[in-house]
Amino acid sequence: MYAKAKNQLQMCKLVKGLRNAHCSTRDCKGGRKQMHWGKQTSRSAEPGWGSHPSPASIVIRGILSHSPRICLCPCQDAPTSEELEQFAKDLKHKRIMLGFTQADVGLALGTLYGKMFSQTTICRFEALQLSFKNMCKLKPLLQRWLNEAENTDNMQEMCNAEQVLAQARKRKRRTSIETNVKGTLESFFRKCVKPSPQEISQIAEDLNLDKDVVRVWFCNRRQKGKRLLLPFGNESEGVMYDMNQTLVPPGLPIPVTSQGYSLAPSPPVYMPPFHKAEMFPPPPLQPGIPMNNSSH
DNA sequence: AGTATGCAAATAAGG
DNA sequence: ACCTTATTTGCATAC
Repeated sequence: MYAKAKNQLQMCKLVKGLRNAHCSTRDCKGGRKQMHWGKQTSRSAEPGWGSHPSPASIVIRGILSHSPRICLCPCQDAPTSEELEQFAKDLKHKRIMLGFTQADVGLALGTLYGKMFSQTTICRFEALQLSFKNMCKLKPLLQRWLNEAENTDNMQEMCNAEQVLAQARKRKRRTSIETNVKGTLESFFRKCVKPSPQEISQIAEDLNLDKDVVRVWFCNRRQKGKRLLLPFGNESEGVMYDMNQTLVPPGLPIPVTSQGYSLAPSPPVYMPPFHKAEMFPPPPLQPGIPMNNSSH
């Protein structure tokens, strides 16, 4: 419900911290309209781009309408943001003209490159909602698709050969962990944010999940914990979250209740709303939906 | 029925 | 082999 507002907030913070990377190339008579995505927000200034995608970079584009251009170093063959914008526009236009959907394109990339993408990714590309770096990476692929699509008759096939494409999937299918299973993981997390490999194995077994899925879940959960803790400033003293141990509000002997509920005055970490039943020990739970069977 | 978006799973890269 | 941080990518679902 507050998602939007939260994002806005993040954006504001991000924008505040943006560094304008002025380009000295002739190409940059800074002037034109929009900016580039990739702006730095913290570390990892990317070679050449000085761009560092962040969740926020996604929106930057709509915010920094006044910012100077960040140019890609002329010595590189990377596209400028204007070129990307134009290409994205062309892609969308031509795609529609040719009668293909975003999903079609994603699938076709699988046949063309052995690496397919979801409708979501294509959608974001067209909407310039990917990091600058990511846009640059995908552009050549889409460029090629476009060429093929415009000059080929069998593109239809390329877009439909799902079977073949299944093998074009390099990235592991995203596991969809059921809500109640997530609740159980959360309760484990409250007790211990960094379980040992053995414990992870145990949890995985209990929940009938892949060990790696559980391991990654904990990694991401810790990351989320930190992320949500910072925004509200470290100024917000009080309850601290000990990422190395368990939830331990300083001085407070009430980390969690028997059910795993935190009794801390204000949640130090983001804790999604729980619904009683979810808080109890790992009963026979369904594993995460194995939306992965289609490995064919 | 195609597209847009929130949240988070998966991955990359450097310890 | 696994962690952290940053980032990419997609499922689920709203539009």
